[in-house]
Parts: sequence; C-alpha cells; structure tokens
Amino acid sequence: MKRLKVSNNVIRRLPRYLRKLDELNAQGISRVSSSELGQQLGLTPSQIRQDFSCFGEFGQQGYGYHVPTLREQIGSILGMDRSYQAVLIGVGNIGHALIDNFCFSDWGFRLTAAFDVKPEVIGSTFNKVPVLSMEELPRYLDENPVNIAVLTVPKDAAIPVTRILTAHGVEAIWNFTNVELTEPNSSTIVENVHFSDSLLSLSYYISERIDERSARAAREARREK
Amino acid sequence: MKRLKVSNNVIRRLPRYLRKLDELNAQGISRVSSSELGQQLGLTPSQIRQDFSCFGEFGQQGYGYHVPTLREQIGSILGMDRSYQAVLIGVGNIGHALIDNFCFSDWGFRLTAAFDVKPEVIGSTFNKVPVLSMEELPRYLDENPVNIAVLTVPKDAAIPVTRILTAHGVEAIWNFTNVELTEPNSSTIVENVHFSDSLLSLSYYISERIDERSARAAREARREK
DNA sequence: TAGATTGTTAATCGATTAACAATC
DNA sequence: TAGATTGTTAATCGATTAACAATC
Repeated sequence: MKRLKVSNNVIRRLPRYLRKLDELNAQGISRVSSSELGQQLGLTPSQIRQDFSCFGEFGQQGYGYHVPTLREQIGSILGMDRSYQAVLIGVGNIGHALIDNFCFSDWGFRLTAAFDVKPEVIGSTFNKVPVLSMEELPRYLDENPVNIAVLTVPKDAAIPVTRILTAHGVEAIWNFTNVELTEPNSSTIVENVHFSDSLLSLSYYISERIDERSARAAREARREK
Repeated sequence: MKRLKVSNNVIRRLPRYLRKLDELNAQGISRVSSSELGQQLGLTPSQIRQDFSCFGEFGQQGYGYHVPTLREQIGSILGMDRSYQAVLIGVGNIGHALIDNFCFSDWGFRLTAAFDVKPEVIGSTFNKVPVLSMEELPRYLDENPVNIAVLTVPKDAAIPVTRILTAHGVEAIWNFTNVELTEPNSSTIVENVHFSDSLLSLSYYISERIDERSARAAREARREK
C-alpha cells in the first residue's frame, strides 16, 4: 500500500467515503464516478480523485469506480483488515453505553476487558466484557498486547490513568474525557472525542446565524424609516 | 463583535483555547503570552495571535493576555452568553447517558424535553427531563422555540426524524447517528459526532505505525545478512 | 470509434508562519 | 528607559481546484 505524507484532512475524509460507499452498496449501486460521489458528499470531483491517488489507482477511465472494490480498498487503507485489541477504562455512563452499544467488532476491534475503581461494578460482565479492578490494569497490559484504550473516566482521573497506559505500552488512546491529553513527550496516538468542543462549535454557528438575522432586521428597519 | 469570514479551522480551535484558559484559571495563573499558550497547545504563537485577531484585540504589548478576560471574550465569541433551548430525540443508551451526565447548562443549553417511541420510557423523567412521545414532537416544536435537537435515534430513524425537525423550525442538529445528514437543500446547521469515523481515523494511524515498524524491521533484517 | 472519466500536472486559493513596527 | 510581546503585514507553505493527456 502506497503511503506517503498523507495529510490529516485526507484521512478524516476516508471514513466518510467508506460510509457513502456502504450506502451505495446497500442500494445495489455498483458503479460510481468521482462527480457523483462528489455531489453526494459536497466535495469536488478533483478532490476525490486527488484523495484516492494518495493510495493508488482504484478507478478505470471512462467508467469510474466499482463500488464494492473501492469500498474494500478504503477499508483496507483504514486498517480494517487488521484486528486490534482494546480495553475500556471507566465504566460510568458513557463507558457503559459504549460497551453495550458500540459495535467494536464492526471496525476490527476486540474489546477484551473493562476497568473501574467502583467495587459494585468490579466482577460484573456487560455484553460479555468483564469488568476488572483498576489495580489489575498494569499487569493486564503487561500480559496482553493491547493496542488501544478507550478512556471514559472522570476528568480528574484522565491524566494519572493515561500515565499508566503509556507506561505499559498502550499504543493509542480514544479519549472521551474533556481533558487535553496530548503530552509533548509521549508518542502515544491520541484521538479525541470532545463532546463539549463539538457543542461549542455548534453554539458558535447558531450564534453567528442569530447575529446575521438581527443585523438584517436592523438594516430593514432603517430602510423602512 | 467583529465577525468576518472566520475559517472553520479557527472556530474548531476556539474550544481548545477555552479549555486551556479554564485550566490556567484553575491553577491561579492570570497572565499568559501567545508563546506560552502555543507551547501548551502545540500551536505557533503566530497562529494564536492570528486566530484572536479575527475577533478583536484582547492582549497588551509587552504583557500578553489576561487569562480571565481572554476566557470571557472567547466564551462570548462562542455564544456562551446566550441561552439556547434544546431537545433530545431517542432515549436509547447514548441518549440516556447524555441526559444524565452531559452538563448542557454549562454551555448555555437548556434541555427541556426528550422524545422516544418506546412506551416504557414515555412519561418517565431522567435528570428532571421529561420523556414525551414522538407523536408530540411536531406540536412541541411549533409551540416552543427550540434551537437545537440532539439526535440519538437508531440509524434508520435518522433521516425521517431530521425531516420533522427541519420542517418545524429547528435551527441546528447535534448528530450522534452514524448517518450523513447534510442534505443539499437544507439550511439547518449540522454538527456531527461520528464515533466510528473517529475510531477509523485512529485505526488508520495505528495501522500506519505498524507498517512503519515492520518496514524498519525488514530493513534491519536485510542489513544483518 | 466516440464518449466518458480517470490519474496527474499545473494554477489557484487559503491557511500558517515569519517578520517587524507599535507600544505597553 | 529597556525588554517583552502584541497586532498586522508580507512571505511561505500546503491544500484545493482546474485542466488535460491517457485510455477504457
């Protein structure tokens, strides 16, 4: 697989392509051109062809792309052929929701254990995932090749738990806490899901809209006079 | 408030600034320069000053920025002074977790009602939020000025529910479903929280790492020979 | 063959970085 | 005053878009 200086923007678009291709597949559409795909995703055909060309040649002149083939290629680029081992730290509300509902196996992840400090959840099993004591975490990590840790602990525990994870060889953290984890010295991959950042952006856009509306209203009021 | 063609990238950085400033505030640090801030967030001082300059002048030559003041300014840019009314659609696992745990009021949002189709949850109340029947949704939206809908319904319900929301004047959707909502004709603001997109990017980065490692190992093995 | 559409090279556009005068 | 650091203008860098030869 060709892999050269692929920009972050490109990588963030790949899952969207995947999603759209799955949708086309489900609709029984087996052929798509970069223009059609662009139209449906709000991107230019050029951009789509450029994005794909980072990884190889997946289309055919005069025809376009074969949907199932392209789907497989992108899946493979995203590492969906591989199998990763995951653990989850912090069986609170969001952690519990992820264990019960998020289909880790759809994306090549095996969630093998969860960890918490609360005695009332330790020892129980949710959706076949056993909840172990936080005290067992270091040993577990030493004995099992865990690729990724899903971090769903309370704010204050985020940094100390991260230290344990990186010290015991976890490669990547899927961070659901509202804490900036990126430590300058660490080589651990961090992917953030910051609910509140997302909501604040939304708040900005609504706020902008409201400002525009009242500006327009003010202009019209002046014109009336 | 100065508001001219602010790029999306800038807006996505604002919540991070806010978070860091809150952190500094909590540490009792009341003064910060663009270099210090840049160091802590992994950004250049230039970029930070450029970002702020989109909205006005918040600093002082030779001194830097006054943390509490800057915090307030950015909060206000993000629309945190305003109060928005929100409803939540789909009281499944993730919806329930958000109602119980996500502090909407911290960000200026009032969650006034939730909606679901399941008879067993309709009529109940979680964290003071009443769960109403989906059938009541259109009337509720007509009678209340709802700014944003939190969409936590199953995949298949995403599009039909979105139609109802936009038809009844909801301005923005905070989309937790794994479905592309952006319809070309609609003017509704959509903010996506795509867990699986996030996990797939992470998968890409891990996969890249693994490839690099095995490439290096192969090179070394050749050298040994 | 003619039409369509790719992959890629070149042109444009926008975002980030650097530099520096202004000034606290 | 001297030192520090801003806000802003100019330079650089990178990403997106346009154009087009190759070819199915």
